[in-house]
Amino acid sequence: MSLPSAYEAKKYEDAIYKKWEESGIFKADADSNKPAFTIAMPPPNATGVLHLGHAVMLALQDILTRHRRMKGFEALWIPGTDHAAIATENVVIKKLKDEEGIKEPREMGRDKLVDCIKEYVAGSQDTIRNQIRRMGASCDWSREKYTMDESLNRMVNEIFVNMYKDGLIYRGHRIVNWDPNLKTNVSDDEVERVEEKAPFYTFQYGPFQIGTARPETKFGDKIVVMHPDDERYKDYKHGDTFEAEWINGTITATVIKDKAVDPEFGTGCMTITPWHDATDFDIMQRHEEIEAEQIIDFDGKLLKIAGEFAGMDIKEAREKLVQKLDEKGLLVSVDENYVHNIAINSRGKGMIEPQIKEQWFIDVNKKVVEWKGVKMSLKEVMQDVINKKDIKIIPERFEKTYFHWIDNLRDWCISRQIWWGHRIPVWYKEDKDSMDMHVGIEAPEGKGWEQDPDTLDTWFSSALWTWSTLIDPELTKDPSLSMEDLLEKSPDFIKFHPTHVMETGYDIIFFWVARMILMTTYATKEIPFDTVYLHGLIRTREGKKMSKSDPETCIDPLDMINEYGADALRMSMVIGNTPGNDMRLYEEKIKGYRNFTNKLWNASRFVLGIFEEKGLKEEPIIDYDNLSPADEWILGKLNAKIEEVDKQLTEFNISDAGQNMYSFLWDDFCDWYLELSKGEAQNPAVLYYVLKNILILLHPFIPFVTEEIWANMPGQTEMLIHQPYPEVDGKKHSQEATENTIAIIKSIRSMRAENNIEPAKKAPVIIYAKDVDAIKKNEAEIMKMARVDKLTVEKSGDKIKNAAADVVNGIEIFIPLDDLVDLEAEKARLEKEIGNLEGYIKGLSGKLGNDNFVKNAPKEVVDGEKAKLSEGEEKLAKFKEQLSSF
RNA sequence: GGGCGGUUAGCUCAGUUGGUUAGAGCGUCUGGUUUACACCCAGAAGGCCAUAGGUUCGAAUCCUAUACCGCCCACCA
Repeated sequence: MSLPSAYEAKKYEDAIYKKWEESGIFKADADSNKPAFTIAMPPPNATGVLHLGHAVMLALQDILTRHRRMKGFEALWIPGTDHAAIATENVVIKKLKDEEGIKEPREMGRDKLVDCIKEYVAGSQDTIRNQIRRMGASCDWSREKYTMDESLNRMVNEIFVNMYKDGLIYRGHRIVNWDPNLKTNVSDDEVERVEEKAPFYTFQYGPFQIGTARPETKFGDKIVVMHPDDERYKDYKHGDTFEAEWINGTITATVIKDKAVDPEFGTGCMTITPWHDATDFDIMQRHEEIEAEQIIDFDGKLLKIAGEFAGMDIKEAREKLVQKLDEKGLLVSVDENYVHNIAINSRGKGMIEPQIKEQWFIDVNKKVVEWKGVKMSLKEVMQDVINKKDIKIIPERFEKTYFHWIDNLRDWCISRQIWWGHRIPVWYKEDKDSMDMHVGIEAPEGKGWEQDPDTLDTWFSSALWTWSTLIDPELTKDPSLSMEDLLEKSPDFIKFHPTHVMETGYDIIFFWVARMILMTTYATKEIPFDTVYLHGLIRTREGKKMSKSDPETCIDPLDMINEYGADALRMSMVIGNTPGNDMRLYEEKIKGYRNFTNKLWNASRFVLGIFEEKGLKEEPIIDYDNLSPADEWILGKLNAKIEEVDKQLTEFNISDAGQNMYSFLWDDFCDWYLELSKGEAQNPAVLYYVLKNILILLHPFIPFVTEEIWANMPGQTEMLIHQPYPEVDGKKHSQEATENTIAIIKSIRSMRAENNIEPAKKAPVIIYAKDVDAIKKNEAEIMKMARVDKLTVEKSGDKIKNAAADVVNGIEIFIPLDDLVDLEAEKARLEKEIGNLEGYIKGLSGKLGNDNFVKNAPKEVVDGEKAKLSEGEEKLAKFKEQLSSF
């Protein structure tokens, strides 16, 4: 056995993953006696490719899953993909246009287009699956789900029908966010607003002057609105009518007073277009006399009402219209510097044109949901589970954001006018407007029933994700089973739901997290998860969003895996990444963690070499009665790390846990223990024990390299991924001797550097210490690692005048020099130390003298403070003694 | 307009109910082939913890303002 001196991740990763997968360890058992730990993986777009957002979520979730699995949980991590309705339909339509030369793919008809999309998805789904594997994700592929699976479709339909029966789903004419480009409406959350500079026009409108940035909507305006208290317009009463010369001749207009108008803005009065503006729509609803009229069609072209402008694209019409009004003498002024927010669709980036349309909605205010025995509205349930701490959000501050969103939440529009998605389970006798409507999974008996052409918002099906994935697909084929039956008869649902952690980006807390809470509490009467862990977004070194269009700053995770290995990428995404905060990522950082995996590789290579030399064939047993101070030290440190890292991972301090292990391996194990154990002092049993546990502790973070090294550990027959989490050895290890040794070595090294004693050169050193024997035990190590050629250790002695001097832990160290040392500076330093310590002790005694603190603080804290106090007092005494010796 | 975050070393970031001399990685500088590792080892320099007040024996940490940066939400035509 001889391993290469550099770890090349590429050579090993794929084979290791295959072995894990084939071993069946990813597969969770619903019959197991172990407690369950479940994560539902946020499903990436089925047709997508892996990006850094996926990489970070996979790294975090895999760490948690592997840790809990080692801790003895029945760990289930369910993978899956999302059908991403609008996005996918667009991609395929675009493809058909560009590649197949089909001008209007929708003319193929619904069934054909949906088939094309299905085919495309099936063909590209493997890409993302394999990319998830390359990250090392230990998810249960046997349970993989797709949001368009038959079984999930059954759940979607069941919920829709149940919600309809409960009166939570209704159909109505509302103003919606219409995207003329994609020919569908989108939910409020999917609308983005961007600033745009546009001319702001003021027109004469009868006796009034009205302002608008959108003259092309004004054709049918017959209502002028102003604030009821506006003094300027007090002569005009609500309901007054007047004649006005307008775009296409004279019209009769009506005055309406409404508080929605801001008197400070523009002229303080405006005309309204309820069909194409949400504010205007609201005003209309308050005044019966207003009627809405459609001006712009669903393709973004002007309708008949526009007269000579009919059929024109709105952008084109605007200029011509302004010109016409100008010619008629109705244009009062133009403000070219006006800036306003325009609405765009966050999906396709097309402009949003508000339209009135009949749509399906979920009522969030109706109090018909039974939760904990009380009838509540969906909103109230969503608030309750967070208020009552049934669900914990990390970081906590996002609870505020969540509540704020709920306060402003309006009914959720769930229908979409696209073809790709779960179809609405509603049937009409003749046409959509017919009164003969049936809500149900199957069409009713008889001829002439047509299904609603609309599909459901993607988030409707995603919202069921934590549990729809756990329903037994076989059961869903039986139409006689009710929703409750399906839940009660599915072993996975019983064992693994509610899930434990929902780990996702904070950017989809509304889209997804909130909706999962809404739908899951309604459907299952359970919470979907008990902890929400929100990671931040990955940004470039400059703090900008990474965009694919800019390859300079955009990092492709697959390139990084190829170059540095999945382990290095995982580590770099996790360390320094705190929940809720964005993180900047750049190649050097990943490279740094590649160096870390290599460090582990080489340290292991060294240790394995020792085993080979000693002919070790199986795991040795430590002889606790014959341990060197260094052995005691590293065993003590290891015990501490086992506890700390476990606590950190349990409490979701993933970054801290990673850093903790990073420094344990590099600083403690490599830089001190391995160095100290070169030579005679080597203890293979301790080396084995510590390395073994390091591999286990690091495995959740860097699973590949640890597994590969593990395969070379003598006597280990089972893979590392199967190992239980280590326990402390239950022994007390005194670490003082080695800590002193390290401090002495560091001090000597540092003094040498300060005094320009060449590193290669050896020098004599004199040490005064109370416990001479303890230091003499480590004499060899000190001499070797600090390059000392003559070491004198004595209980005490005269001050050495011509020497570099230092005091660590009460041990005085001198390197005799030709130059003089500044004794005065040393004295001043000590005096300062003593001053500081006295303050420190005073403060601590004050705290401990405070009854409130002693009573209320946890016992460990009080004990900790007491320990600190006595430690401080000891040190103070030492320093005082030293000062008196001057 | 409302809300939330950030401001700590040249860069990217930690900093856990306030506690001795504020940490890490990268970068920089100096020196180094010593039984693994140059993807390495040893050492050094570098911080008025954004600013101004306050509470406290003691503040990066708690409070109050201010400034700059970022994000989210909101119907100003």
